[in-house]
Amino acid sequence: MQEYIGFRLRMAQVAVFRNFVEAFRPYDLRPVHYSALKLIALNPGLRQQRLGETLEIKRPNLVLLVADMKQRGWIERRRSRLDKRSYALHLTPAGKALLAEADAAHEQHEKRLRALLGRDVTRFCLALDRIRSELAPR
Amino acid sequence: MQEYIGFRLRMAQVAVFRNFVEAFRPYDLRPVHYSALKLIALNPGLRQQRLGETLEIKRPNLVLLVADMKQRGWIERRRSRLDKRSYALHLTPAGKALLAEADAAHEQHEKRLRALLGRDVTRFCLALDRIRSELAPR
DNA sequence: TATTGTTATACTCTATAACTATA
DNA sequence: TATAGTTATAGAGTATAACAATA
Repeated sequence: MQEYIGFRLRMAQVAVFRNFVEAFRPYDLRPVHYSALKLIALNPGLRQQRLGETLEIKRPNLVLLVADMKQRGWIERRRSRLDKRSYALHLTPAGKALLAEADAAHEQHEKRLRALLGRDVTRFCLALDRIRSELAPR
Repeated sequence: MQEYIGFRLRMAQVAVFRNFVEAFRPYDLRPVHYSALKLIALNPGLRQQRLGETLEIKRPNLVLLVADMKQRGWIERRRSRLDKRSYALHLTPAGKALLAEADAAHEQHEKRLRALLGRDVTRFCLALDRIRSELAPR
């Protein structure tokens, strides 16, 4: 199978993903938590609906993720006064502190990848983006 | 997130994998079926144990996959006479015919990827292999 | 009537423990 | 005692339908 592009892409991605998971283990943080914290940090007051769309997580499953992050003290849910059906999501100070640590771990991870790729890094990323944009349905 | 190598790698891989799944849909074949058929074709008489190690599927889960492929008439299980605990796996004529069709679909898929990458293809694959070998635990 | 978040539920994948039959 | 395959089962992750509150 080693000769196939798709297979090699998958093997590389699995290796990177495992490394990524490993980098977050000390913080008891999974990749989905990191993405969610990052999105909320960049968009304070984000609604669950919008978070779910971005992360491609169905609403019922998001309920559990958000409840988990709230229970851990990373996020706050505030009833929106404009639309009382929805909640606005915000990071707590603890959530912000955790995200700062996770960002540092993530940066180390990315640094290792960049070092591995050397001067190919730009061309490599452009190729990845070309694959994504050509093959993705939208 | 668009700026991160790991994220872009994941997005590209997800796009390719979806395309791959789509290419096999007409044959009611999932990627794991294809890998298993291919491995058995290349190693006639393969034992489940060995198949599981290669595909990184735990033995109990492999039982279901093998039973499914047998039930569909793609493979045969023959009791080994040397070691009566184990089964030797072989493709049936139907399995071989299906694999031939799947190989053609896979080749189309790979062709599309090669076309997308153009003259970067070799360098791109070497970068993927470098990532894998440096980050993979073994 | 439609939308936000929720509950209940089901299906797939994956993981472990314990069993059987052979070695 | 160890190994190949099996069974039962449990845990993630992900999917749909239907509900309450609100728009």
